[in-house]
Amino acid sequence: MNPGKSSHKVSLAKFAGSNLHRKLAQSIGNQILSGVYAPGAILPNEADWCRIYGASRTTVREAVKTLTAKGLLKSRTKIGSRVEPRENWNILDRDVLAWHMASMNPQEFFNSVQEVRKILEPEIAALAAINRTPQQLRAITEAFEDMRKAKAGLNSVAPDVRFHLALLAAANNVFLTPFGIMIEAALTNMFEFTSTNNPEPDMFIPKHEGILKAVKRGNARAARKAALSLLTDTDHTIAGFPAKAKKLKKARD
Amino acid sequence: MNPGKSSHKVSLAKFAGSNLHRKLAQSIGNQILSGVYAPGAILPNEADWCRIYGASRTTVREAVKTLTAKGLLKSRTKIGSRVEPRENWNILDRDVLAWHMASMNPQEFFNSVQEVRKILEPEIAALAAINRTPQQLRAITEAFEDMRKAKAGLNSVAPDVRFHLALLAAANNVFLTPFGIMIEAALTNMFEFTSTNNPEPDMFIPKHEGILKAVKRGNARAARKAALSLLTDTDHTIAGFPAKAKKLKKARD
DNA sequence: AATCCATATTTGTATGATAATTCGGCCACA
DNA sequence: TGTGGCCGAATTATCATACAAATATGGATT
Repeated sequence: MNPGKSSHKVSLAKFAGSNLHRKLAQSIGNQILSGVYAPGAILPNEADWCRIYGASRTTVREAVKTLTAKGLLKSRTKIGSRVEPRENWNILDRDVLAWHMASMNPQEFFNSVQEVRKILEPEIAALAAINRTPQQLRAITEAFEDMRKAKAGLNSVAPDVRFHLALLAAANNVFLTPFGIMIEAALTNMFEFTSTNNPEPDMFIPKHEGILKAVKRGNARAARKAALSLLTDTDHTIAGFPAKAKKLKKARD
Repeated sequence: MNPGKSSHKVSLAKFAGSNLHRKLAQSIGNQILSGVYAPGAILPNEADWCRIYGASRTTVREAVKTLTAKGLLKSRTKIGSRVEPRENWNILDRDVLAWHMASMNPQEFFNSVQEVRKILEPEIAALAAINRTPQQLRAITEAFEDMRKAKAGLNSVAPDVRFHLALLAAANNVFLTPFGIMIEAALTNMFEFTSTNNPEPDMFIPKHEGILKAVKRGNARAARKAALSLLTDTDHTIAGFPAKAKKLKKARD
């Protein structure tokens, strides 16, 4: 613990289970995403962070480098570190997305996600129908089978995620893959109420099967339609949402 | 320069003009994106990098943290740093995209980009028509005016980029903003031949104007159609491409 | 053959020192 | 009065060294 002077130390208990520099990055990242430090603001300097967290400068700098690499910060000599404008944030980075979700209204989150999903997933399904390799088709099929075995319930979330990610991979376009993280986050967190709140749980499996079949026989149009249909169902599920929203809101640092 | 033993030092001249740790990150990043180190491969350890680049461990570690934050690496004690699977790479990160382009076939790059643009940009235009604020509309308009003033030619690239980015911002969906980087890269690099190779340069301005007008009067359907039309033009422009492709291919490390 | 343990390797963290950059004010000069 | 350059201070950038922590690996033990 390098620089002198005392200061309020901040608890990092919330981010336990990883390296110290990673905990710092998480803590600072959360603060940026939650608006404690707005775009354009100058952050405390390295010595300050050392005091705040009781960590060495080496560690602090590694945390700052991590955030810089994610587009949240930019450091300049004699100035310090300044928060970058939102357009530069790598929101589809796994960490950044998690920090974002922790301080965002879940309703807004799902609205934004569904908006994008309805744009992309039908086209992803269409591309998958055309571009899929046999191996990729097998991955999609296996995920679907696992989903069917699990029926509805907590166990069906993982295969569901795998299904959508396998579909995404089968589209075979690098610039679409970053969305996997968003889809994963959405499906995982959505479960809390889809399971209890789904007005038509019986349609869950058949709708997925519709996509699978279309992709299998290479029918892009049908795949697109099936994917959109599933998403429309999801929209309806989310409709009865606000009551449970609060539970998803995680604490900040 | 910390650890002992001599080794082949690597030139970083190519990445001049920035911090040392940034140069290292660029050099290593390029090597990963170009396949020198494939997913799953173990990289040289920190001491090795120190010897290779003649830098201190502190600096090497900051470079590694940068790459880790972009999803290219993961470090574990006693193991070293392993290249992550491609799905985890933040391809829409500005740096990662640049490294990717440096080692990718430009033809493939434009194909992939256009595929995604044709999915997203029409919907972005449609959303912008609905969600734009007056301020955002002004930004789009100003970019368009600058584009018109510049006519075709090198000077029209910057306003063209601004136009598309302003449109993107006006869609008002956080999860779409990461594509700004891709659009920017595509438009910027595409210019080398659109200017000389555009079969219908006269349509360039009117097509953009079509989008602007539709967005201005809040007509989502028209905006979607206009955006798609522009992209179809771009496709045709790219068609006469391969002859000049080589020029875009940048050297690797 | 299976289990446990010591050891070596590699990353993780701390400390202190020096270099490089550059903002902002001061001063000389026109 | 303005303008340009110089200087000092604040902050990040880099280096060197030391020790801590984690863990894969092989060898000892049962």
